[in-house]
Order: sequence, then structure tokens, then C-alpha cells
Amino acid sequence: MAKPSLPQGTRDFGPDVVRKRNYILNTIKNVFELYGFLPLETPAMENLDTLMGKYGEEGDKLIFKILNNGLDNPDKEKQIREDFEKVLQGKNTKGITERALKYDLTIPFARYVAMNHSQLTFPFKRYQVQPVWRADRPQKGRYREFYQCDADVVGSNALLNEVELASIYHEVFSRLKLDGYELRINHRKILTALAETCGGADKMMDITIAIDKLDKIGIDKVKEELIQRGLTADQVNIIEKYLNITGTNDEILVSLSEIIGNSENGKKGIEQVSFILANLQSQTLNLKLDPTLARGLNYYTGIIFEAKAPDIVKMGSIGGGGRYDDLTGLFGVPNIPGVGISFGVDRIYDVMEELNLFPPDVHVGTQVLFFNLGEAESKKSFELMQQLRHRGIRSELYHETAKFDKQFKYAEKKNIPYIIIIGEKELTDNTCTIKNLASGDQQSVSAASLLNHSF
RNA sequence: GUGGUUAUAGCUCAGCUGGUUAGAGCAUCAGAUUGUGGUUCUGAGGGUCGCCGGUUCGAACCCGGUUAGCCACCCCA
Repeated sequence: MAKPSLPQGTRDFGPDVVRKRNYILNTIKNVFELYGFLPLETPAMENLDTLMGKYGEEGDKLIFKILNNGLDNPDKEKQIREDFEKVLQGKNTKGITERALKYDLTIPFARYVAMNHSQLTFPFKRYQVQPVWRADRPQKGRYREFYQCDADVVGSNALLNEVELASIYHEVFSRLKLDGYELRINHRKILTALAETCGGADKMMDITIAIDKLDKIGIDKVKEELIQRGLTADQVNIIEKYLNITGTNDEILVSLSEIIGNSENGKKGIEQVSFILANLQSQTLNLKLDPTLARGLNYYTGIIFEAKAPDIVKMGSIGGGGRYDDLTGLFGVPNIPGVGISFGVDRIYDVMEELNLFPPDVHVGTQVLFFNLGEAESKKSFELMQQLRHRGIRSELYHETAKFDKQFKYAEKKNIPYIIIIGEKELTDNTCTIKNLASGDQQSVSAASLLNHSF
């Protein structure tokens, strides 16, 4: 028999890891609930045409497609061979793949809203925590199956939503002690204005892809890439001026106005960014206006967010989001604007692991282990244990009578902080011995007062 | 999708220009120790050297392929 293995880019999560992941997931969910968001789940798979064309050309390639069943049906052989020819030419066809694993949570959410808009109360605020799949090549911080935690508000144009979402980032990262995070914001209209000002509105994609790499490859390489992408030297000069903008958020706003303030889009973008900055000033210090931020997903139309891990861990983005004017329009229901954010749990996990930010008590599962020292003794232990469990104390009884040594080691390995000994002596006295394993302190208490003991 | 790099015990890794029966530490199990763990000592088990093929009298080592990890590019959480 072949050795068992996992598909590329996927992982098992053992008990310790699940505990730590749950710590992150619960923190995020609690904050979402605190801000009035409602839970939603959608299927692992979607119809392929729900997903295709929503994430750009590159995104389409990364969608995991599911092979149809019944392709070996001899009655359909001719049709299937024809369809397969199309696949060989790089086209998709319903005859071969009709479904795909979901690529993110935003598009399935838009599909859900489009299907249910008549029953929803707007603005509809939903959060969603589920795995998504990407047929990307794995590397550090990049998996083929990973979790996203999204919160979106649809049916409202109010910028207050952006303010709320930014506050959620701050609240979650503060609770996780990820204080070194940085939330960068920019506005799609500011980028559009830049493209217009350079006389190349149609070059928007080329410009954003190139300038997004600034802090990675440096100004010279970005200029090189811009020229390669067909921009003139004059245009590149304007972009260079734009990229050289530095300073405080207020200073950046002033500089932006100088370059793109005459454009309608530029004005609008600057105005909206100013509003958000002004409303958050008192609450978060980690908010940074970054004109070079240009998130890839092409459905964003307004504010864009990106949460960056503390610089020392070299992880990059641990969350992102933005405003999209008309996502449900893609599914035939226009005029429902939305804005949302996403947390990348798997990356947050890696960052917290690297920075040692998990609280030590994440690992405490069972609080109390009852030693098993004989038949009559374990019967009594079981009785008391059930009473402790009624009180909500997580307890277990060692599964068989064994030497002290063994039972101690079991408690240690499972990080159980307290053990309770009920042996021959305790049985006759109707007492029990409670021992704190970390300190070594132990005390004898009556069976009755055990139930009021605090662990 | 492109390129680089790595794969030896449960884990971390040694293993010389290709040469008998592939090693260490940690972990596991047993004993020293039948009501008090973490320390120490003694002993034991555990490997088709990722997988498939080739070169060779002989391969963990050289060559080809393949799978997986890591890294870079593309893109992204």
C-alpha cells in the first residue's frame, strides 16, 4: 500500500493547532458580532460561471475546477470528446466542468444577495468564516486551501461603514496582541485619477500593478516596468512624483491634491479618504494613507484596505478589502453597493506563531485529571468527576488503573494543571487530594468541599 | 504556470572521492521506583535512505523522471 499523503498545499490540523486557530477565529467572530454582523455560510462549490471573470485573468487560472461525473457514459462519448477539445485549447465548457471550488467569500456573498435581495433587510451586514481554494503554487504564507473571515455591508453608500470596518481591524488585531500591524488605505478613484492625469486612463491596470510593487522592488524597477508596459517618459515622471509622496497622512493628502486634485475622480477620492481619516484619528494610530496601495481584485471601486503584518515577520498582507459599487450587478441585480474586509487566518496564525503571541492557556483543555487507583477508588472518582463536570470543570478520569508515574506523565503531556488523587486512604476518610502540578502544592479536602473548590 | 533548492528513525539532523551490518540527540517503551511526575542511570524497539527507473562488481551518495516541502517570479490572504 502506498504511503498516505495530502494534496499539495493542504494541511491537517492537530489538536494543538486547532486550539490556536480557534482562538483566532473566535476572536474575529466575537468582534464581528459585537459590530452587529450576522453569520452566513455558502457551499464549498459554486457553478463555474458564477466565479469566472470576477477575479481578473490571473484569478480565472487559479480557480479549482471540478471534473463532471459521468464522463465515461458511452452514449455521450462524441459530445464529450468535442468538449474536451475545447478544454485542450484552454476554454471552459459545461460538458467537462460545471462547478468549481470557491475562490473567495465575496463573490459567493454577492451571488447570495442577488438571489435573496427581496428578503434581506438593508443595509445587510454579514460575516462569513469558511475555507476557500486557490490552484496556486504553495510557498510561505500561501496555501491551496485556507480560511477567510469576511465582514461585508451591502446596501449602503455611507462612509461610516468604512469607518466601522477599519475599527474592526483595529479591535481584532489589538485583541490578538498584534500591535505592530499596519492598516493601509487608498482609494480606487485616486488611482484612476493618476491614470487620467498621465493621459492613460486605459493604462490603469498596468500602472497599479507596477506601483504596487514599489516597496518590494524600488522606484527604479517600477519605472522600468512602467516603460515596459508602454508608458511614455513624461507619464512616468508624473507617476514618479506621485510615488515620492511621503509624510503624515495630512501631508500626503496635500501632495495628492497638487498632483491629481484637478480631476473629478481625484477630488472625490481625496475627499472620501479625508473623511475616513478624520473619523478614525482618535481611535487608531496604525492607519496609514498609502497612495501606492493597489489591491489586485478588479471589482473594487472606492476605498481599498490592506492590513500588513508587522515588518519583522515578512509576511506581507494579512487582510484586505474595499468598496465595490455594483457586485450584485454581475448577477442581474443592480444598485446594491457594498464594502467589505477580510482576515487571512492562516497567515495571522503563522505571524502569531513567529512572534509567540498565543496566550499560554490556549493549550489547557482538561483542567482536572482524576487518578485511577483501583476499582472502588475509580468508582468514587467517577462519581465526583461527574459532579465537577456539572459545574463546568473540564475533567477526565485516567482510563485504567496504573502506576502513579504513568498517570502523572499523562497529565503533564496533556497540560492538565490539576490532578485529584482518590486512593485507599482517601476512600476511607471520604476525602480527596488535590495537587497543582505546576507548583507541586497539594492539599487534602473533604469530598463535599471539592465541589466548591476553585480550579 | 516558470525557475532554483531540499527529501535519511516519530522529530531535528550527521553520514568522507560510490565500498561490509546506515549513526547521534530528543521522543517512545521497559527497568532502577507497587501512594507522588518533571532529574538521573541502564536497557530495548524503531529506517525498502520520498517514490520509479538507469549507470556500476557494488548506490543514501552519480544520472533521468516523479511526488512533496521550502524559496524566488507571476499573482495573492
